[in-house]
Amino acid sequence: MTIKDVAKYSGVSITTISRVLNNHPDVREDVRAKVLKAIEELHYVPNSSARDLGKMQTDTIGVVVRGVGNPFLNSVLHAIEKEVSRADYSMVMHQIGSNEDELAEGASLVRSKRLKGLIFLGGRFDYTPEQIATLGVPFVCCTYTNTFGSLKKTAYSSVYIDDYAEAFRAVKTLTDLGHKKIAVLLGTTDDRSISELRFKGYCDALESAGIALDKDLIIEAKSFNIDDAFKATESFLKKGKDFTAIFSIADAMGIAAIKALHTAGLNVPDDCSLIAIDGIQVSKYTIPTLTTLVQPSKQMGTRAVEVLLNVLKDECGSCQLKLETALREGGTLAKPKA
Amino acid sequence: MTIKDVAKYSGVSITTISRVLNNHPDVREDVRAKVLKAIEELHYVPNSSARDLGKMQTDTIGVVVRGVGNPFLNSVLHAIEKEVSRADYSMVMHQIGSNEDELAEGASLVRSKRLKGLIFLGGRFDYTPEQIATLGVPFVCCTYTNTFGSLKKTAYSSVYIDDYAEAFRAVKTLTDLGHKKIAVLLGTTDDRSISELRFKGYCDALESAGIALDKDLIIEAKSFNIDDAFKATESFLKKGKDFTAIFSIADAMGIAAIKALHTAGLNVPDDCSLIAIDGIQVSKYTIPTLTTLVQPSKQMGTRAVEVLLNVLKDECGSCQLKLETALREGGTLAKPKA
DNA sequence: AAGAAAACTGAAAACGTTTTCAGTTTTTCG
DNA sequence: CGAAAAACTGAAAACGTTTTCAGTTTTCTT
Repeated sequence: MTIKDVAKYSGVSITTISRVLNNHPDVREDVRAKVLKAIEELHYVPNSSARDLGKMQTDTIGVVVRGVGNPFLNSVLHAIEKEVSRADYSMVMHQIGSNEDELAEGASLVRSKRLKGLIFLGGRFDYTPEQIATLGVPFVCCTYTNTFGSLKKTAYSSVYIDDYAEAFRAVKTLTDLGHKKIAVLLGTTDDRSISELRFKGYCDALESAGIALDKDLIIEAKSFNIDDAFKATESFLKKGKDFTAIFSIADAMGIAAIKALHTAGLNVPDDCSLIAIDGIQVSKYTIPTLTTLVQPSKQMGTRAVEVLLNVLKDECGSCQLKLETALREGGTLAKPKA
Repeated sequence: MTIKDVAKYSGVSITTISRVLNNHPDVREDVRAKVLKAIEELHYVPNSSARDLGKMQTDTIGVVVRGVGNPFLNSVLHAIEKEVSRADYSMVMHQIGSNEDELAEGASLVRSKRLKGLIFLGGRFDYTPEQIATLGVPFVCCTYTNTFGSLKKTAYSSVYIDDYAEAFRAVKTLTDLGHKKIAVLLGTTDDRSISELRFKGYCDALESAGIALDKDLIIEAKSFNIDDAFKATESFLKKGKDFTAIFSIADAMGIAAIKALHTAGLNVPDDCSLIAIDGIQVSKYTIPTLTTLVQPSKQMGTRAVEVLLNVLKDECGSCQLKLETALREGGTLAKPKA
């Protein structure tokens, strides 16, 4: 069942079929209708390989995602997929581990799959313009802000929240309540992680509240894994440090922290307040409900695709799109005990 | 930079280049080396569209997934992707809603993307052999058992758990503890859902324990959505029915149920025991920890791909692979109050 | 009503591979 | 050494589209 069959069936040339398929304007309405009918009746579906070859491009975009385990990223990923297929594009996803080089992985993906564009999802993206130039296709960084990156002044597209500012806001919520001894639950702390950005927000929020940074209150999970977060919190609690609140870098880790606190016999929020960033679905159902800054995950994915497609269409510049979180008040916040 | 350039550069025909690229045996070693060198020096990467068109197939397999919101399915999906790319294949995922026809969607995906094979993930798969024949490519059903399907005797590949038996086992755990008034929290209840299978296991487990089915104890969330599960449980509780345990069709829904019980002032497990099926990561961190039958999600994905690739290679029959769950004891189980 | 412009259409040439098949070497073996 | 077999090679025809460009209609203008 090829375009030829449709042409024969509907009595026009294959060129016309192709035009109908591609929404070219110069096809008479009755002809278009006739062709559409033929396509429908024959259940014709264009061969995308042939189409790509003819067009010399693939209508495929790649998503390089670091940390697929994270429910938040999953949500973004699915939004991306939806939007991509809505635009009649295809998506290929490529998972990478925390030590892999996303740019290199992306570049090889682009070459082998002839991708039109790329989305980098999760994790930071600090490369020099020279390194970026090797990619050869437009790309969008999703879930990443380059505030501290070496690319500060370089134009490249991104859809992100201001990790630094949002972390600042989260911690300020705690200091405003009167908390002074605020622990922070971190994920991976290498350069490739957004943990660092949120940590910076934490530090500055403390400072602006006149609180000195206490290194003993830094809980390092060394990964974004929920199990590691639990273990890290558990061993932190064993140390018996004095604290009244925890800022968790991510919802999933915060959930683990609640459990660890509870297991240790501490009450949330009476003994320890908790705030996180992400807003994954399940965090609405923890006990107590997690108070968190909700990232617009769906929007993030959708917008990332929109931005990328725009860049592809116009062949023009870039676009930085900052999204805002929304505070979802749960039950994990309270004033510190006297 | 095409195959022609490589041919010219290395002084052989494009046919030979193609043969080298595809590891055909009949190329002399020195020629092969020369070609490989040319490819290397020119940084030639084959155009996959052209290759696919020539081959009339794409090394791509499709995954039709119903219910992407479900964390369990996500886990399987990522395992699938990993295994697929390990085998140098590509994966395209296609999300469908609960009312869409997976076979039809799959078929159109196969035609438009010229897929080599398909994996159906999540949801049931009950089609007649005639309907299946329209697909035209081998496929594997993942996370689905055809025990009650119209395909009972038809050979097609699947990697699954026995939903019926596992549900039976879960409910039996409750009856063994002495529970008699056991509610069930269901997802979508149409034919397309596995809810029905697990529900059947629930019914039969009750029966074999000599307990009559009480329709008032059926909580219908009408979807697998966690929010819906919460609402459904909440309104069930408002009715004031007498019960001592809940069997939740899925972990995520069980988490919502715990929350609803807690909100209503009921203690888990003292006032109500709870058991679920799935074993998603976060359910280890509910309070109390969810007791659940853990499905081997990673294995499920990996095996589904293995099975599919085997079928593709051998062009031969099919393979049913039943996996087992493992009971993870949490803290949501107790004997019913006297 | 004629001529020009606009709107539409189709034949044929790409696009970059794979594959077939006929041909040419090289090897083997009596 | 010569013939048959095996091993290798390349020209040319697919594969199913898109695109170009030269036509052919239709519509407009006077």
